[in-house]
Amino acid sequence: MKYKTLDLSFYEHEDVTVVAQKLLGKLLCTNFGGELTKGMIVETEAYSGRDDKACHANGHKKTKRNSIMFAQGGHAYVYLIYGIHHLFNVVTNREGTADAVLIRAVEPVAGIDVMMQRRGLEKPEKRLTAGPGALTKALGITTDHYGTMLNSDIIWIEEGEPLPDDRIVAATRIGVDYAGEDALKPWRYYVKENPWVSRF
DNA sequence: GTTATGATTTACT
DNA sequence: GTAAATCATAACG
Repeated sequence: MKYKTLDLSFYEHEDVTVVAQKLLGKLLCTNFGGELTKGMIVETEAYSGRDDKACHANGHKKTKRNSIMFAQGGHAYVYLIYGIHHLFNVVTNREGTADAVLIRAVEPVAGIDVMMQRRGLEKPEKRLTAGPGALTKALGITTDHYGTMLNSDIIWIEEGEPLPDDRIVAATRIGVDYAGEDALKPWRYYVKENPWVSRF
């Protein structure tokens, strides 16, 4: 039972960094095979295809992998990194603009036992969902869900507790050193003093 | 057809 | 702190 799925217009905002900040505190939900899991988003990163070397769609270069980023906001961009980990992104902006928000960490809210089972853990330790590759495994997200709309009944995002602006911290992104000066952009956002943020 | 590599995690020296 | 795991995709030839 979902109670307040975000409207698709939420994702179509023209400034991807604004959407990245607004996503903090929202609930990322999945329902695969009747196993419901929910996690509050506590860490995000913004990527823009227009002017950002760190983005897979740098320079609006369209490839098979990133083509979903050019679709309208509200699609899920899931892909495999290092042959091991799945990363989950939310596509933003209008069709033809390759902007997306990477979800880096969530705080478990519902279906924690299912998440632990998927991760092979016995206790809800911090690494259950703290990290972009870890949270997708906990929530059961794979490349099968590439291109899924976020108002579907298997993956969606709900309105969460309102998050005061002074709880949001901007920082440089992680793991994109190769992008030169674009790696210095403060496009990473996380919830202040939340223990589930991947790196402090 | 072949080769290099990454928006990472984990285990080990 | 450093390195290995492991594969789809991109950039060659």
